[in-house]
Amino acid sequence: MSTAPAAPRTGQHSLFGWSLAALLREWSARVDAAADDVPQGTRGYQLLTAVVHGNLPSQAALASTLGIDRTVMTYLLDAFEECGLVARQQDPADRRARRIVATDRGLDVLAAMDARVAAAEEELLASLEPGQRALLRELLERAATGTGPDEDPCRTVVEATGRG
Amino acid sequence: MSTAPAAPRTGQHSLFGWSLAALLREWSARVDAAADDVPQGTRGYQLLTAVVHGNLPSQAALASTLGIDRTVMTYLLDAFEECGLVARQQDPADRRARRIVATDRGLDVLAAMDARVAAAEEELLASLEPGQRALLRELLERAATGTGPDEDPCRTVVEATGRG
DNA sequence: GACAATCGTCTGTTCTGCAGACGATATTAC
DNA sequence: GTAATATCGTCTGCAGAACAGACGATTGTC
Repeated sequence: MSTAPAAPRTGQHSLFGWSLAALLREWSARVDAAADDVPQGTRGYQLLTAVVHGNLPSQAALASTLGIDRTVMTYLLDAFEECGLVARQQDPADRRARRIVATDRGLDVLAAMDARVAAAEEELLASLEPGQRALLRELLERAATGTGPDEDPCRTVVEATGRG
Repeated sequence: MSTAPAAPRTGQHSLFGWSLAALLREWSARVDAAADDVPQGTRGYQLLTAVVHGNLPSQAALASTLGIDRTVMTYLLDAFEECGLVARQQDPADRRARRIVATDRGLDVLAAMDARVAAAEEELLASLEPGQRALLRELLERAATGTGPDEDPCRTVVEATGRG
């Protein structure tokens, strides 16, 4: 990281929280720089990603997934709809709920951003070897989703290290 | 995670940013619950940790390490000083700068919180095996600090997996 | 049909972070 | 030695965002 400040390293205490925060900060800054076509920068990118790949049935589910308030989700989606990136559809099964779908333009914008973000992520993790990057991604994902290792017995983590 | 929302999983796109954010959110919530003795919850815990273990010469360095503004650092430290957790000392070498030191009480509070936080972290990472937790910590730390793998040749990551 | 609960929206309040300016100090150039 | 510039920490004012709460619409339950 170019602007990496000094890590608070002394003795052997846990840097887990600090690492998480610092890494997210840096990731967020890079994604912000790559998210010109979308409102709200990093948050917008995450929202669009969740809309496209999340298969979430309502705004509330979307908000819960992204960890933001429902009232925030309202005007966030207002901005996205105004930009022609997503559309609100009435859920026929539950007419209270709105199902959020991406427009064609939204899909295009996300695809373009995904490429830039992927490059930024590789750059962000430049201090790790490629196999370690994949390993970090998998461990993070597993920890975040709470997926136990035995729930996916076909793949073991260490097999994916890609290290000789 | 008990309150884990659905992860936006479809196809094979990167969940890196989402995992990072979700994990930090959950970590932050748990630390908040364990940080009753300190102002500002998670932020306060991170600040106190940086003060004790960081060996940082000034408020500006502290702020940069934690990714917050200098003006915020001012009233954050005001609150900490008022609680008797830290003290501002004039740096004799540069009388503009203030060196932040923890009081005895600050050290005690941090020690007590560290224990609770460590337990919370283990609980947070319950879906990973112990060796994988250590591996995740190391990879995160390495990615966040930008420390290349060759800068620490005595340890290889995979040795630390602790997995048979 | 009455009741409670949920979804999305709107309103008002509160809070936080940031830009900008300021005194104090350090550093550099002359 | 003096002037000019930069940095550190602090203070002020403002803009922006999040949150609580209430509301109509709709659903499920009894």
